[in-house]
Amino acid sequence: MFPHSARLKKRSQFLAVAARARKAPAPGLVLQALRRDDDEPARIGFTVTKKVGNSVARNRARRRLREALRVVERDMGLEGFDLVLIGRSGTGQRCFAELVGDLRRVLHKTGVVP
RNA sequence: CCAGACGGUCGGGCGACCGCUGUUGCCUUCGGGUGAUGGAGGAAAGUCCGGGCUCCACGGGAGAACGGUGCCGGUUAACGACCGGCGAGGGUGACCUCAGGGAAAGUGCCACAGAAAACAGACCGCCUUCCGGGCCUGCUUGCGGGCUGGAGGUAAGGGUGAAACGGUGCGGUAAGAGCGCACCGCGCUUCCGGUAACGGCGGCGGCAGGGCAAACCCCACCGGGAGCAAGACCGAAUAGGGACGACAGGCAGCGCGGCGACGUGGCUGCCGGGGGCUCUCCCGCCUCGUCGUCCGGGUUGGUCGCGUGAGGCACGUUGCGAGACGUGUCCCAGAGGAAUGGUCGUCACAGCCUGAUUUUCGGGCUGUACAGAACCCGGCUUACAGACCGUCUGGCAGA
RNA sequence: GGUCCGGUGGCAGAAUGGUGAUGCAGCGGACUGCAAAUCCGCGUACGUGGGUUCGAUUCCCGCCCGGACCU
Repeated sequence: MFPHSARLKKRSQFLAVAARARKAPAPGLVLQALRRDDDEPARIGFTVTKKVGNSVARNRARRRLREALRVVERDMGLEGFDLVLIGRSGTGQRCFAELVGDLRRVLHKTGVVP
């Protein structure tokens, strides 16, 4: 996974992001982004509910979201944000290039990247 | 060749780039960097059983209750699992299925239908006889026939039902009946085989004892409770509580308050009492003002437990088998909002479309199951695209 | 990780092993000038697969689904 300092782990952290974040949906995922007003690295959380499928499908969805975010992070900075990526039923089937495109679009819509 | 039965194995391979994580070597500005190496399953699943491990109760005995298992022998750490037999049922067969002890200890149930549903009895029948009953009738005038009532014999026949107190045949009889006989079934039993369940030959008994125990139950055997969120340590924080209800406190000493009489649920001791140890009893142990209900306050960090084990693989010996024993060799996941991956290429297989001259070769597209460790192990159950191996059975054809 | 319950018409909710009630809702009829209320009638169910039994919603076993609790 991402370095552990860069992960959201507590339920309270997820709730804080969900309450105040800017949200954007896409066919492959839903993004919640919260600006922290500092220059620390971004902190990431993943949410994949049982609606997505059994444990194999949920693991696959979370890993593809993580991989897509890693690809995007390589060519643009995400400092100063808390991000929560929510998996949907389409996350596992959607082809990877389209998933990355979805992620770039929602990052732009929530103002994380210009 | 077709159809089938049983047992077992695998369940994508190779490569490239980019990542996560355990262990370990080196470097380090102690943040980390870098190299090597390991990284999901046959079911990891359901949690239906059994055990290891940990804590609690752990004292002993008797009885009760509760739960489970249930042909016999074996395997095993143990089991409700497995193996080999036996019996019953199914299949042409290979084989498959079975919670398969006890119904002459007791209780209960057997709807509807049927005369009758468990202990013998008798609705329609069948037969005999009597009161020479009553009524009708024929004529040979003291006999016959019919209907009907009473007494008795019988359980063959009738039909109902899942099931009707042995079945079929012959004899027998007034009519009948294991009343007698033969065969079949059933019960008891000598002997023989087998460790046993059980089986076989024979003899005896004329038949008694319907079914249901996955109804209560009886018998035999087994079982203390909870579970890694067990539990241990380090660190942090808060509190040394409050309300209501019930009860049983007493005495002595000390303390505290008071000038004092005295008061006091503060402490100690003794007696009594309460609570806990599944229930009851006896002794025993622990604890204390006790018990019950509710409210209030703090912590959700880290380390260990945590993988050398009833372990895997190979070979040998032994056993019909489940397995057992011996030798050698290997170390083989360890996360914690939870790693074990993502993308691409190629090969393999299957399906569809399509091109060339059919066989054959080529191109394109799609698909490749069920499913994710959370302390560990042995079973069971359930899910699963497809591929392969072995043994056997039945049928057809050919030599 | 573990423990324990429960699945009956569209909804709620009973039923000693033998015909599965009842209420609300729905449909049809009666009543009414038309409706409501009332009355009469009708349709619709035992989660699923096996087993025991003559016979299973009920008893036993395996699955599926839902829920509660331990933290």
